[in-house]
Amino acid sequence: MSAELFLKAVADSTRLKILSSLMEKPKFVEEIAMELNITVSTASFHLKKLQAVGFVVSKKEQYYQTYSLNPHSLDRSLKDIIKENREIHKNAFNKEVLDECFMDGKLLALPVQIKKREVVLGEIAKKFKKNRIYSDKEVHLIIADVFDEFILIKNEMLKYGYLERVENGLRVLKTLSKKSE
Amino acid sequence: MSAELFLKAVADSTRLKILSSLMEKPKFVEEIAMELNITVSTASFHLKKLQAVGFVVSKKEQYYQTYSLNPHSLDRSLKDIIKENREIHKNAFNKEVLDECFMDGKLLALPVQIKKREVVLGEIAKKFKKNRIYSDKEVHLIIADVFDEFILIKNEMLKYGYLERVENGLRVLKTLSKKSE
DNA sequence: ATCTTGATTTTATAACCGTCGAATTATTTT
DNA sequence: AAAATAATTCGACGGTTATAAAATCAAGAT
Repeated sequence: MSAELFLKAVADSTRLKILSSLMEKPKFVEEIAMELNITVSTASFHLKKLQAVGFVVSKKEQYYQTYSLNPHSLDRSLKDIIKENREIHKNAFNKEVLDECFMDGKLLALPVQIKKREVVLGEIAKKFKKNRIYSDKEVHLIIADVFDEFILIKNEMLKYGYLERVENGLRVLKTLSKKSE
Repeated sequence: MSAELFLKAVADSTRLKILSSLMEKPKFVEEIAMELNITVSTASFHLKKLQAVGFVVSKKEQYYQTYSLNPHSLDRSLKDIIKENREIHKNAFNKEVLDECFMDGKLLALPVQIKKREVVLGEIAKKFKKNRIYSDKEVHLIIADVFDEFILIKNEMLKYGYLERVENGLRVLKTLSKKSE
């Protein structure tokens, strides 16, 4: 569920009042409309929005369509919602970049944009074992498997902290693109 | 702080991204604009909105206006925000009704609207002690102090559950207008 | 089957909001 | 003092959203 839609659904004074009202007890549409001094169609409109993101559920009871609060839907903090959203977007972005830059496991070109470049380097870094020390030749061979200009990639991996040079070769510092934290 | 404004401030994809980004570390305007691929003016616009409701704070550091996250501002759950909002609105409504219906401690007229009527009856109920049993005459005298038609008020108080008739008089069930829960 | 009543959908309108570019302000460097 | 740089504000465009009225739909009741 998109955090934006989720939050937009509550960021409206009428819908806040509706949720408030449904905290008391389940109610049917006209009941809510009367309580808030709005038309039935307006109430229905807002209830539908709240239902679309899972804040309320409805069921038909004889004559009436009763709406009730989905009790756990409002428990999360804003921080959790934002963090979750960030993960979703980060993963989506990574996938997009990888789809764009790789074809059949081969790197087509190293992107110039730093954010994209980091994703690509992180993907290549997966081919190494963390903390193991490789010779330059080993590194070249592994990279050459996905991209011809292995020197360029090796240098970028050094620059972005995936590798560090030690006296007897190159040590792998990380194997996955991780945001700071 | 109005819950609606508060939530509207986060219910936007750009502002969510900004908050996400500021979770890493404080940044200045241009830095954010570049990171999100938006104009500086747009970034400034959103940062101001976030600042207005206290999600971020800013301070000038020589050249740059750096914005940082207000760490505790995102801790509350949606439920808490809504409940708080409800209390604020309920109190505002109560005050409005009481200001409208009472003058110098005297009830001018019993409102016809049920919600308003409940507020007024709750106010009158404050003059009684909970669980004590009063004679009809005592009840009349207490009510007559604020309104002439004490029989009407007494009946309404019975109807709305403030009083109940027992063999030796009238018992006070509640003394404050409380919403269900 | 028709009527009544509650609820939804549709349609139209008005207000709001996000975005950008340009002009402006504020501050630092020269 | 002048030039440069960062940030804000302003004006305008385009898209979205809330709202109510009217039409439609659904389901009991007569």
